[in-house]
Amino acid sequence: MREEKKTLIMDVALQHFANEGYHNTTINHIAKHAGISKGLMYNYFESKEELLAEIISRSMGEISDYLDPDKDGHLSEEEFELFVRKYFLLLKEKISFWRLYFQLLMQNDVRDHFFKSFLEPVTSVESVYKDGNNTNLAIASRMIADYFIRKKGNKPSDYDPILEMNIFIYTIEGFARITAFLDEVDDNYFDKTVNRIIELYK
Amino acid sequence: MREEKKTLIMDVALQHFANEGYHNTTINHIAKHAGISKGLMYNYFESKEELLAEIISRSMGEISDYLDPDKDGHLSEEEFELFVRKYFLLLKEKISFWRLYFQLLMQNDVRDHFFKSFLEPVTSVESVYKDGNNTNLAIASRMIADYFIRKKGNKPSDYDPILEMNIFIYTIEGFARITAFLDEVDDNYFDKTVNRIIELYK
Amino acid sequence: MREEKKTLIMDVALQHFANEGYHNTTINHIAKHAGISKGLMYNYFESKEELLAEIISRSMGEISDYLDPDKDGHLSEEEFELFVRKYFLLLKEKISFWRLYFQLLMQNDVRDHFFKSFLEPVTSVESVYKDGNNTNLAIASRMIADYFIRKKGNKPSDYDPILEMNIFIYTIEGFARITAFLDEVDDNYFDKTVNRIIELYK
Amino acid sequence: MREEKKTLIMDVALQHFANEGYHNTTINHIAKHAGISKGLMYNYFESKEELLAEIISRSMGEISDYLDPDKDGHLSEEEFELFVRKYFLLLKEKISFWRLYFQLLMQNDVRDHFFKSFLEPVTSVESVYKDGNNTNLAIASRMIADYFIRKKGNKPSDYDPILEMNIFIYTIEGFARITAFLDEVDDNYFDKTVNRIIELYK
DNA sequence: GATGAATGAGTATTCATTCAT
DNA sequence: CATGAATGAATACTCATTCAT
Repeated sequence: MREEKKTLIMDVALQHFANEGYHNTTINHIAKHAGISKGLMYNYFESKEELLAEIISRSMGEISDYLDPDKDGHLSEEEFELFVRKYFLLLKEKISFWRLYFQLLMQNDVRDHFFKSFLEPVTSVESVYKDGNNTNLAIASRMIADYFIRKKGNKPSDYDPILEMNIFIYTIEGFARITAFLDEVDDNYFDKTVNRIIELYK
Repeated sequence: MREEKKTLIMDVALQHFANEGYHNTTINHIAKHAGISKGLMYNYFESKEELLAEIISRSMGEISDYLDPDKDGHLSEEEFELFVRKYFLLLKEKISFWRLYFQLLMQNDVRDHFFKSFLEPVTSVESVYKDGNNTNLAIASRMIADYFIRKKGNKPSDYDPILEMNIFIYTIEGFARITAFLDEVDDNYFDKTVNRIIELYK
Repeated sequence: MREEKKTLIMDVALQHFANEGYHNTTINHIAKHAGISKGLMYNYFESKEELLAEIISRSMGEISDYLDPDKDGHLSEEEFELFVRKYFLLLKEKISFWRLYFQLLMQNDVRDHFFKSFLEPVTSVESVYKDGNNTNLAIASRMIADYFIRKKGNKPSDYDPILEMNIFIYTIEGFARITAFLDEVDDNYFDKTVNRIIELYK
Repeated sequence: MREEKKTLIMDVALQHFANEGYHNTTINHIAKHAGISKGLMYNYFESKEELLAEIISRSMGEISDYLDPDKDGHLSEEEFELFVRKYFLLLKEKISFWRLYFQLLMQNDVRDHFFKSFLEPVTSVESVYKDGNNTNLAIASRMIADYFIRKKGNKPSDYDPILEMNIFIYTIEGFARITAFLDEVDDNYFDKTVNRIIELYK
């Protein structure tokens, strides 16, 4: 029951953080919309910042689990397509979180303090395989990088898999960011775009 | 002289808005770093919000002038390449502004109140040519859309210029956003990326 | 309990507004004298202006209820005397409010924004009976005007009831204003004055 | 020339003090409307408060000179009537000052610091003739009081000249205050009122 | 668990006054 | 004389957080 209440609060808070921004959303506002008292909030969460941290942590966990459930980090061509489809499915299903995610990503004080982008450009083939970045989030990047590197076999010798992968990431993150802040999403156009992106980078 | 002081304040404010965020940057902070008193700020700018508005307006004006000086809105293949190169040159030269720009773009209350994105996906061929969106900023989108539509001649019949253009925009905006928040930019990698993007969409 | 606290704050604020003036009284000052924190003030009143508005509204309501409880607006000779006595009783019992009232009455920006004088000269017999000014406050003026107009029967034909009433109003308002700003009121002299004014205008 | 400039500034300041209030009128505002710089203001007046003090002092002097030029303090019946007519003439001619005067009169910190009302109720026959209140302003009160006391000869023995004089003062001050804050004055009504007041108290 | 009254540090903004030019 | 850039103390208001009940 305690967990249910926490979940309710986090859901309400996420909506408001995403739509009005973290700074513009007061604890009072959240409490009122969640139907509880301000004081009770502090029974569940130590501070506004911790509330945010838990929202992020929960959502990132869910996303991570969904995108790479077994965490083996290896993608076949079909799995790559599936990964991209899942990525965009998440975008539509958790659009509030994405909105918040992109907002926070642009704040120096929040970024790194709370999370890393879970899909990032990489700087070199070596950086993909070196140890240390074994966090769940980095894995998404690594899986994709690994896929692009293995694909190099079929390509002309001047094909740079790192560059290709990064441009792929710019594209899907660009699409994700712009879509997350749309007032409403046209399903038809959305699907067409996803298909075309897969076609371009498969 | 008065203009110089205004420029100084705006420059300092932009740095801090970009790095610490608009809300996290106090007037006090800006004044101190600009070497002036809090009160003087209000001699130059009516409010913190107006300071922000002037920063945006100045930068958007500069960008708009630079990207499309004659505003004729027609791009040959060479001009398209030039446009993309200029876009990314601006990204590197005005990186603080881009950082601020992306932050503000994700805030419902600020977006539209202050500006439109100057490069946006379009929804249809018709929307590109209909009147009404004659603002400077829309022109960047229209120019690019026009280029992609005209390019259709060389392409197979299932080629969708609107879709292609939008994916191009997702790519460059994605690259721009991620680059804007990098601690430092690797020139080599940056140029390679720009060249590859041009190659992909020329 | 909440109402009690509000009342306490309003009482303290009224004292200070009346004695030091609205502009010279800081929220800090009021809070300190009411024994509460600045922040709590804003739990009860949205702004300093709203605090003032509530003080005025409360006092005007009480005065209005007391002076004309059944609002039938008709005065016999005895009732006229009673009205005047009540008016001056209120003056003594709510002297702080009267002090504030007269201060605010002389400020263009406040007058009308907050209230009308509840006893005003009238411009003509017709203006007394025309519709539209049915507010509680106008009623005090109308009652009195009506009384003077009816009294005309006993008087010589050049008796102008409007003029007479207005001079009556100048007299009691003049007495009220001067009395309100006295450091202390001499009861004996006060009563003698009231009796004489009644004698003159009955 | 210096005096002319001072006069200009004081005239402009009086207008604004009277209409917008002392606190709501900024030095900047006055300077702008007087067509001079803020700094120059301080060449003529040491402070905003001193500017106010000089305005008051000038106007009170003029009024005092006009009402009682030879300061002998003795009024015949005709002189009494003349006094009242002059009092109301001043009201119309210097309406801005009267507006300011009444505003300031209700502020504890300003009243006494700057001036005494120049026409006040008196407390007893003795207080009229005792030494000490020989200021110009008190003289107006004393002249009037003296007139009412001498008039007692013609009246029944229960006639209280002090009371009568005070009610006279309440009446003319009440009329003056209300008239000063009228948007425009109806000359006809104004004259009728003056005549009637004279008739009542002559 | 649950409330909401209470706190106070922090923030944008104003404005009389000063002073270098 | 004259300017207006510059100052900073003062003020209304916000909001995360605490705590008595």
